[in-house]
Amino acid sequence: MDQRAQDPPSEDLSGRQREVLRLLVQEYVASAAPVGSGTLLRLGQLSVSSATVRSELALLEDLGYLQQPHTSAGRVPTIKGYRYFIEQLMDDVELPAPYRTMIGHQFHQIRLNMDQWLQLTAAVLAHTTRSASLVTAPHADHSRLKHIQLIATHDTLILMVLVLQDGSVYQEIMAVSEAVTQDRLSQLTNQLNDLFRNQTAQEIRSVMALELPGITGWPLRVVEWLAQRMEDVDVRTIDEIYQAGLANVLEQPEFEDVSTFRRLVDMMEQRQRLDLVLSRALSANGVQIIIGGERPFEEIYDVSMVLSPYGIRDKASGVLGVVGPTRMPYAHVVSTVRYVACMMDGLIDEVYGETRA
Amino acid sequence: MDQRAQDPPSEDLSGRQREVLRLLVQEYVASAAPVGSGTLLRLGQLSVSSATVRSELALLEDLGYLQQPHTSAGRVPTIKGYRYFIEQLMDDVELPAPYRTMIGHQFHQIRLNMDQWLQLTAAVLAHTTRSASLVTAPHADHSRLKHIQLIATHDTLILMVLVLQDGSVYQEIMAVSEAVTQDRLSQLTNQLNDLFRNQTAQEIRSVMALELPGITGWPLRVVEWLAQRMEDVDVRTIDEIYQAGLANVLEQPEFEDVSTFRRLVDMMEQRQRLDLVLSRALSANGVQIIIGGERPFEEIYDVSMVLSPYGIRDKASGVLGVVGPTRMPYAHVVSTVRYVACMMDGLIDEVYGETRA
DNA sequence: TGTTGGCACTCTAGGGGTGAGACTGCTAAC
DNA sequence: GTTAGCAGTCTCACCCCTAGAGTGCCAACA
Repeated sequence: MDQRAQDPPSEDLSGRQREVLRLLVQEYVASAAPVGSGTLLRLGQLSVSSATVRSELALLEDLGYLQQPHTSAGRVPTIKGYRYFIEQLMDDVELPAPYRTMIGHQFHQIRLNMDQWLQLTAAVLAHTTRSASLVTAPHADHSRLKHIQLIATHDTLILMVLVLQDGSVYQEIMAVSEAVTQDRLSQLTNQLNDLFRNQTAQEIRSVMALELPGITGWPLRVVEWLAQRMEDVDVRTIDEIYQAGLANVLEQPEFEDVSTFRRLVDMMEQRQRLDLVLSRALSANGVQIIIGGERPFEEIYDVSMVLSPYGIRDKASGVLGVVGPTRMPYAHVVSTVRYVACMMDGLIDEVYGETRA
Repeated sequence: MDQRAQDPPSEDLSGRQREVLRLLVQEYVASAAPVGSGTLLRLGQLSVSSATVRSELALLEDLGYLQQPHTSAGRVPTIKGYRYFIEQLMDDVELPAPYRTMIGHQFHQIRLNMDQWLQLTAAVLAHTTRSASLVTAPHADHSRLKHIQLIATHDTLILMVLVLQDGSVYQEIMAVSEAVTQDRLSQLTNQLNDLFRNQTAQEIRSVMALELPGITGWPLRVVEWLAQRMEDVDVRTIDEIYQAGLANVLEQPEFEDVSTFRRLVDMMEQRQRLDLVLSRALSANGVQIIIGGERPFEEIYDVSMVLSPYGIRDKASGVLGVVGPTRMPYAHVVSTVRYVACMMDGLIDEVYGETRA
């Protein structure tokens, strides 16, 4: 059933075949036009005739790495071709120094505010890769309560502010049946902090199951609410998504046709599938590439994503990445994503590294 | 210099001219194709011949309300034509009941969480108008501190959480030169809350100018930081913008051409100009319509915005609205925006209405 | 003076035809 | 196994042309 299990012989391409495929993908990415034998020869890296190249191309097409838009056109990589290129042929270079310094420079200009960091990260990714980008906020797997604060808003409305160990802050308003004073709320706040500090939703639940000292009536409802909210946070592994650079992607010729772009926008706006992919990337190791047409995006065959987790696994981690045309300069994008993820790792480590007891 | 000052006679259109203009705009909005005399007659509301209609059209064109894409095409409204239509001809109806109940239904399904409300509002606006939408978070003009909380993150890092009277929450991390304990921070937290509760940035500054009791060294830097942050909040009247429904807009025929859509995306991504327009709308009364090509969006001639402030002026107010093609059903969009703004007014009033002392 | 039918004119969108160009696959020779 | 040569295929850009929609003008009419 699995694609990879089915064609094991796909690996044994000759050196020249690999070279032809590599050149073709590179040239296609650069030119956005189908590549023929003549164009490949003109690149000057092959020391055979065009006829030989043609037979290699025909073979690569038979094997499923290439396809022809029509008989008299050059070849274009298939999904399988891109996969092979990415996994076997791409020179996995470090991001060139000029980019690194530019990114580093931008990151050091800003104050320590997570919101702005994430926005900046999205902007930097988008700008460096000339694509669209997305970044999710860092998140713990099982969040621990760092601080709860209850504030009187109105007679019968309470604002609850939760600060979790991963640095995320949640606020929510709750209505209670009787008027409450700020004094009473401050008192309850202290109690709750003493009781539940550093605990997970589960632990809070188990303390609740036992007797709660002196907490009954609406205060008990507040505790229930707290536990509920923390469970919500745990369930929604992906919360807010920062994005940038949609306009960049419109520069690419494949998006001349609006319907292609529509698919990309759909992909960014349909949170269900996006969340699925992002949460997979979250638990992956290193950079993950989802080529258009693969995985849950079967019908979005011309848009690819390059994603990487960042942060400290289970403690404060998120996903960042790039969304662009399948015909994208993967080597550059991958190295950019990797580098930015690494920057974020450093940042997160600095802030949440060894959390104090 | 001012456009309006230059053509005062533009007002005196005859009843029939107004009717022709009204019909033409409505028909053009519905059909997206230039409207000719024949089409107008076929609508059945005019009891004159096509020749008469033609001469009226020629006149309206001379006056600048209409234009022809080319000689043998029908007419299309100009910016001036749309303006006149919106201000004089549009029947300003209430949003039809089915829409109202649908929107009301959606608003009552969700718990009291501002973040989700705003996201929902954007989604509802986008869905009801089949356009793109944007919503800014409610904000006070001069925010007052409701609660500050300092939390030890790392030895030398402090997480500051600010809760302001308008319900917004800000978090930021600060590095200090020496290690600090949570106990010391809690103590400082209490001091700061006692000192500055319900104060504006300005008031905090003036207290700072006087002597601060027992606050020196890094704690003093924390206070400085607090004041700074609150000033930042005041300056940035528009902070986060929630948006939805970009994909809707791609359905419209004018966006077949990518460059048109690009302009819209640019408009949404270029925060400077967008913020300018939004902050103007924030201090306006009622629904504001910015027609493509007007105001700061001179070159974006085919995209319009319908904006409305919501909330309680100076206390907790924001802007919401719709972005779509200039050829949009203004009556429907305006009534939707107005209705949703009204819903939000209710919500905000419920939560921040009569803030307690 | 305002309205109308008639008419010549204009311009676009779309269909069909055509030729240049790019690329292929095949084959026979090296 | 490689190559040159060649016939074949298909697209794209271009042009031509027509149908159709719509106009402006004018003379006649109320």
